Amino acid sequence: MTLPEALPREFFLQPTLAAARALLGQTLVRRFEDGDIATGRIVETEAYRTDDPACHAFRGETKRTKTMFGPAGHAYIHMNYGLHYCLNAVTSPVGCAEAVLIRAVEPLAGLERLHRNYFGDGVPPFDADLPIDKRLGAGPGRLTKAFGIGPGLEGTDLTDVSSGVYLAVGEGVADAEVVTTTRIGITKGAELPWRFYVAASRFISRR
DNA sequence: TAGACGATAGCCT
DNA sequence: GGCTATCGTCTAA
Repeated sequence: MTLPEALPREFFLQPTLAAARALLGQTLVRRFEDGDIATGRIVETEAYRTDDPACHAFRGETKRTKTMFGPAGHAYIHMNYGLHYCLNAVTSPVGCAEAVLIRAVEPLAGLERLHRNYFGDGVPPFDADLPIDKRLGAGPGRLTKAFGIGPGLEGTDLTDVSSGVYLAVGEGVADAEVVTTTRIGITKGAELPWRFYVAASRFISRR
């Protein structure tokens, strides 16, 4: 399979809210160590800005948030609730810490590999004839599990097709299909309408 | 160095 | 709809 073209660095230098909106309809590409490829269409994102109390970097740079203060277009991956990893794309220049959280994707390619990552070799067995299981992409902790994204990929350059994970040019999404709403699962800044999703997608974590 | 808590998901009722 | 597992990081002492 030919690898899709990566998004350019400038994409991640647009204002964070614009980048969160623009990431809908783009493609998440995962290249596994053994050469397997899996891709997904991004259908849900959230913006986190440095002036935002819900942003991990709100209180300044720490060991955890170091990559958010680094160059745009890199992956900020963190664990929360001691159980799940979340994938973010850094969207601000060096010294400024903003990012877009990828909350949901629609699996496009590498379905069997995603299924195995998520469920192991157990149940339910993979069946290419069934509709794609929503758990492979609908939720920030789920997509990282299915795509095998963990702390080992922290800081990865998402604009480089040779990276283990990167973001590629997709078909985009028309404005009429996009819903803008408040963010999920946070207590601070929860009223800010900084979550975007594709209305028609099955793979939305919450409506 | 201890204590609190969080950008969730899965299982139970 | 409610409950809770589980751990890295931050914060205060």
